[in-house]
Amino acid sequence: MAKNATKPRTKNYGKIIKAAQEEFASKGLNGARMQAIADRAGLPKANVHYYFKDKVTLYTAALNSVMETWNVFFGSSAEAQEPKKTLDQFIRNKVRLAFEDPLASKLFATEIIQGAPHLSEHLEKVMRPWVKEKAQIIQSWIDSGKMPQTDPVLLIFMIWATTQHYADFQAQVLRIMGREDYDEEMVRQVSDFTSEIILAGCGLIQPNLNSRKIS
Amino acid sequence: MAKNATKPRTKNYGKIIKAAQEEFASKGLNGARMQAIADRAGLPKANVHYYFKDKVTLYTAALNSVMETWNVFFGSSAEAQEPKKTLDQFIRNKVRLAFEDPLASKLFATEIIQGAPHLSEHLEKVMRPWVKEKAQIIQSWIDSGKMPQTDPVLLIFMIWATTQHYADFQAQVLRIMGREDYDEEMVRQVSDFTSEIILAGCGLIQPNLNSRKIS
DNA sequence: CATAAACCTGTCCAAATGGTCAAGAAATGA
DNA sequence: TCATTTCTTGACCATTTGGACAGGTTTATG
Repeated sequence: MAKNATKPRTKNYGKIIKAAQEEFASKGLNGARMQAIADRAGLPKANVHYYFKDKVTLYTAALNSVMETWNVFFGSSAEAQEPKKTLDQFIRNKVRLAFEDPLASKLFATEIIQGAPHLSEHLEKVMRPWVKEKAQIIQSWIDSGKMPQTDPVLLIFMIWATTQHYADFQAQVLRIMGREDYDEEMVRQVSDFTSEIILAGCGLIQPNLNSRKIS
Repeated sequence: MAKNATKPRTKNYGKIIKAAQEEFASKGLNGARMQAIADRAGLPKANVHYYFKDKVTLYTAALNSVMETWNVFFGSSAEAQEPKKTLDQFIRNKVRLAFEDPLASKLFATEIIQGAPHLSEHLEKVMRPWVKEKAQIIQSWIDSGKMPQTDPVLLIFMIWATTQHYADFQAQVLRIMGREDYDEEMVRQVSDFTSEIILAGCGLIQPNLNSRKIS
């Protein structure tokens, strides 16, 4: 048998990464405790060190596992698409990701706030080209008259900021709205609101077609 | 002499708070080191403990000093104003704050990401009422036909998210834009862009009156 | 079944860390 | 001037933390 999914390696590796994401997301690299990660994973600390030789290695692994599911969206064939549909899809995907996997966003945010010391290469080699590419697509829409003049890069930042806010600032959002948890209804409302304001802001739709009050 | 501004107390107190903000902003409560704070302040560690009995006390003090300059804007007489001017001013003020004092925003963000354990009372007693009050003002604009239907609370979240993004994600923004630092020109561009998209998104202005490319 | 490889974990340790304390230096005030 | 309060700091300590390691168990393999 070539590979077995229930091999200890595979099983524990995943458990540890998940535990590490939780711990690092809320405490950062320095604040996180190896013992706390081991506890979350339900393993003795020494076992964690068997798979990851030290804290930084584990941190990097947790970070990388998050970066994989980061910008899957905004499909590469977007150039052929029309801006309205593409941006709307992108926004809705990012909102859903923020609500469904806030941990990933929090871990990323913590790293960036601290100055991105372990992600500088990823920013340079992956994210910067990604933004450049998508900005060019947006620019091509503008040039071909499919959408009014706007700064593509700032537009991408705005979409990132607005959507990730619901993941990173979850505690604040819930407190202020007097809620206990997020639910599917709220995903819909935030998606509708965000998509509508931004698309209308870009002049791609008329404002206020189907807004709804939420509280 | 009743009080002397150059008294050691006054002078060192400030130095320590500032150093603490820097350290806590990037490391969080657990990750921050008292020694590092002392070094930043240029004082021996024992001296820091003379003014603040322990780490949590200092953290709380640093956090409070940040919260004071938080939502000064959106002046209380806003009801009398028109929505366009009021929101525009609010957005511009928040953008300027993000660019000029990113540390404050980062400290706040770190605390919220970690679940706001030391700010839950402030969220409940100060920020929730603040949002409620401002949301009511926005709602009154909507009711009186001064602006189209929108969700006021989500609108406030969007403004917070978009503006604070430039403080919290400074490292990412700079990397992706290939810049070394922020400058006054960028404050203007981000202010213009953000204000324009959001106001147009709300139907308060026509999209794209004076956009500019930035890169 | 035997050998080897992969995996597990209790125990230990050096370094780092938050915090104390006592002895002294500066400022203050009568 | 002298006493009292405020401030400063080197030295120290108890605890926590990341991590090493040796001896063990389980699993794969021929």
